[in-house]
Amino acid sequence: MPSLNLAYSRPAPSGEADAICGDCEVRDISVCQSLAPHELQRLRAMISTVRAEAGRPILREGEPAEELYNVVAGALKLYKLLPDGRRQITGFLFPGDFLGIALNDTYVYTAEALTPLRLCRFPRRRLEALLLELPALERRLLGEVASELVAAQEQMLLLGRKTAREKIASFLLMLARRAERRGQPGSLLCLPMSRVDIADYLGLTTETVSRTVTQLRRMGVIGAPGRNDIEILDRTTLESVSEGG
Amino acid sequence: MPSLNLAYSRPAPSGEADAICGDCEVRDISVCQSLAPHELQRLRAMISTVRAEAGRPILREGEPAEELYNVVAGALKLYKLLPDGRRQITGFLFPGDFLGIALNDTYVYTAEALTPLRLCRFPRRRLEALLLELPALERRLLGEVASELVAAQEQMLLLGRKTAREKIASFLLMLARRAERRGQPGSLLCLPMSRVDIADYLGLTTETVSRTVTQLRRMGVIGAPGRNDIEILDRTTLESVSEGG
DNA sequence: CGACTCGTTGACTCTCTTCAAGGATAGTGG
DNA sequence: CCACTATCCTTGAAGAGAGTCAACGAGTCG
Repeated sequence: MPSLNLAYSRPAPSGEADAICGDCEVRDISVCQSLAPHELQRLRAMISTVRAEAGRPILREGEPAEELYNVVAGALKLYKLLPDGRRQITGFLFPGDFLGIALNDTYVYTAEALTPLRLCRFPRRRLEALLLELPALERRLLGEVASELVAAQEQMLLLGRKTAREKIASFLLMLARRAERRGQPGSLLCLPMSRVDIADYLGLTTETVSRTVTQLRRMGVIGAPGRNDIEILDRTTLESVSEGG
Repeated sequence: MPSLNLAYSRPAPSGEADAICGDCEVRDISVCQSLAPHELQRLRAMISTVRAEAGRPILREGEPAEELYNVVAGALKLYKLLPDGRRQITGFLFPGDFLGIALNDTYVYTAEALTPLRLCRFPRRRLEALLLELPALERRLLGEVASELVAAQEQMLLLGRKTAREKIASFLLMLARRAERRGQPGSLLCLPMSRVDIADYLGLTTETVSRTVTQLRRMGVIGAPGRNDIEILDRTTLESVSEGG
């Protein structure tokens, strides 16, 4: 396994600090959104930007949780493993999402880059200390965790009770909604994850994912312009399919 | 469907207020634990105690979220439904657990009493206002949501990747651990939920639950003294079974 | 160009579900 | 007190949806 030495830049000491957040692409959709300018300054002082190439693990299940991250660019997958290697992907992260949020002593999942990545890194201890002073940030973080919990419960419904077809439909709609929330078109999706990843997210096998996508394509509900591209042709039907209609 | 009119008592205006929390059985394991006496007083002022009989819904998916609860005695199930009636139970609550924690405008799941229930109720708006003044409480709440999230991710692994036998074993161990955390013996479990509930929690059918419990009983790993009682005879093996060993 | 990875498709298998019936338990009312 | 009923749990047999195994095709990279 590759080690965790990431390329990164230390926080700039002086005027350059402005540059760190000043042109941040995700400031308006991330936790930073909740902060007033002088508060953001406090946060700036502790961050460093991190880059990682696709396939690189950012943090690992079981390791001490010493850093938290904000996704600036790229995509990640989070997963848990069973002793025999079976894997469950518990989530995908996109720009604006927060990583490492579980306030435990150790990470409870592994996070791995799906694409080249830019992250904004916070030392956990310093961030926790800052939370005591910035209630707005803590509130925002609470909201962030709460909405992750809501998503997790929705995913339980999917994993426990939906058929393969319903799972795929729900998955595509989830990606579409999130793309739209980031200001991207929801009808033409560019999937950063492999079929194996999709299967491990939906509790299926790659073969079943493949067959089901083909099914939906033949139904005319979606199109597949490229290998990892999905076009949603009939969103209403897709939504109906996702709930068993 | 039964309505939501619960029997309850308004907060006592004077010295009786002490009685509300003074003899609280779950104060040491609930969110209240984080508060100093004078802070607890603030919280007391807004609570009312609520009772409900088994089978009664406490809150419903889609309804406006106006109250939060702390479980004092009894057990609940939380669930989500698909349009065609398929159901996924997303969790069970026991004394000390917090209910309604997702800070959305509407509840995202239905909560229903499994046994006669005693709850401690907080008006959501007043609680949120109090959070601004009591950072310790907000921190504790954040920890609560975060650990629910961790549990939810563990459940995703179970639902997506475990076999029926592994699911049942994991389920019994989860109940045992939670009983122990409440100071009860973990080796002799009294299940407050039906086989249907267990099935809907584990993504199985009642028949499969039944058959699998019988299997484990024949293996000598568990015993079943009564209809809803499970005795864990060989915890080591059960733990090994729960991870596919 | 060849090796490799990844995705697709087909044939067969298996775990879990579905359908069906029987048994245990508790509550009810005569 | 005991039949009666309703509900829940268990067990069996048959069936289906997804998994497994295997082969093939399409890109990709050295």
